[in-house]
Amino acid sequence: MRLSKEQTADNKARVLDAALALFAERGFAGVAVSELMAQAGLTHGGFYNHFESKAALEAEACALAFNRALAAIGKVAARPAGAERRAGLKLFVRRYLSEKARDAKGALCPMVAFSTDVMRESPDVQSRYAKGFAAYVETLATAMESDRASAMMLLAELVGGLKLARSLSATDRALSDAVLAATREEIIGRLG
Amino acid sequence: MRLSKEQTADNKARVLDAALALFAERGFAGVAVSELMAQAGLTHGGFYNHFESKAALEAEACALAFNRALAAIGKVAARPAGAERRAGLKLFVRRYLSEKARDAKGALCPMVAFSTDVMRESPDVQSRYAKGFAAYVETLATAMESDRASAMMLLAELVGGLKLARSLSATDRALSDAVLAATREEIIGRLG
DNA sequence: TGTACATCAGTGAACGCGCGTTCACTGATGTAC
DNA sequence: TGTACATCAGTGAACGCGCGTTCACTGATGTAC
Repeated sequence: MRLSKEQTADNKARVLDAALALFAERGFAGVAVSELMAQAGLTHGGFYNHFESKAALEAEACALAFNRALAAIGKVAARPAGAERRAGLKLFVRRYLSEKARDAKGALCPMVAFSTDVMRESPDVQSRYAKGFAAYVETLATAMESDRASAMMLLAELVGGLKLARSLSATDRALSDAVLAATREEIIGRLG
Repeated sequence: MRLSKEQTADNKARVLDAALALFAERGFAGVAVSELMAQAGLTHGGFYNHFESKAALEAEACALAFNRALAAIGKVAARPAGAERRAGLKLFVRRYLSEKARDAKGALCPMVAFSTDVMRESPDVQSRYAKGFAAYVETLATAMESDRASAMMLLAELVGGLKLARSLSATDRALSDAVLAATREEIIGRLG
């Protein structure tokens, strides 16, 4: 049963959304095409009407994650320099290292979601990841009103803190909270 | 053909060693029992003479990774307090964020190797991971002659820096080097 | 505008494949005498 | 110490299962007239 163009585009978008959330939660290899299509309310056979392969979907999902993340930090970077931008950055850090972000099933940040998986992916996905990373660092440096090295350092702290907190959250809540608080307070304190 | 007890123990140790290296490189799910047995010079059928299941091996590999990591940081913590211990810590950081560590196929640090995978594992593996993490933070705090919060912060920086550098190493060498250098120099500088 | 037909998104059975696990078998080791 | 037998680590075929992917089919949509 052929669908309208709008319906088709909407279906593809729902598949991509579901894929991003599930990939971020369980990794590329941990999600079956049939499961991800079911999540979007479809059956697995139609998958190849939208994507050439599962690998192609992985590349699109990675690109989508970076687009969203860049939009978020881009808003901070677009604020007027000085106190206002600095306040935006502090709010960004507080949200990034929040309990809510840690407990979110699919991680928003593409570096947290895909830094491990990307090493096992095709050159195409790896290349998109590297380009997205470079753009992210650049924008973060603007948001910080600092240089690339400082942005890389902050990013390492954010990614490391969130990843460690997430890895502990199911078993040792208190320890996970402590990691989150320690990194967040240290960074916020340094930002003044 | 029955083997001597020494031969049997040696075979199991080789399987465990191969498992740790392969798991760290490609994740638990990314390594087949048959491949890991082949790496140890055996065939897949004999696997269950040594381990109850693949999940049981994963738990043992995780424990082994923490034992080795704790031994490494423990040596630093055991140094005489003051300048000598501080020098040991700086050397530790330099090695942790070195090009050699980044390019190593299997990551030495269990947090870098397993922080993503552990979230998808059994409660048994997760519990061992959390206990190992807590012990590691404690020892790192001793090595730093500081408190747990500072140790958590440093660990987040180390893990984040190495993980980001590794995720970029195959595609954008220069960017990967820059992340490594930025985090390493910043941390070393702060340690005085 | 109305009609006839080509298009194509969605369906679900089927495929080949690799996985974790089991099992009958082999034969050198360890043990009981 | 020497002999007879039970033990058990290693082998490789086989299993059931879930995966990514393919395909014949369906039927509403889009299009040509």
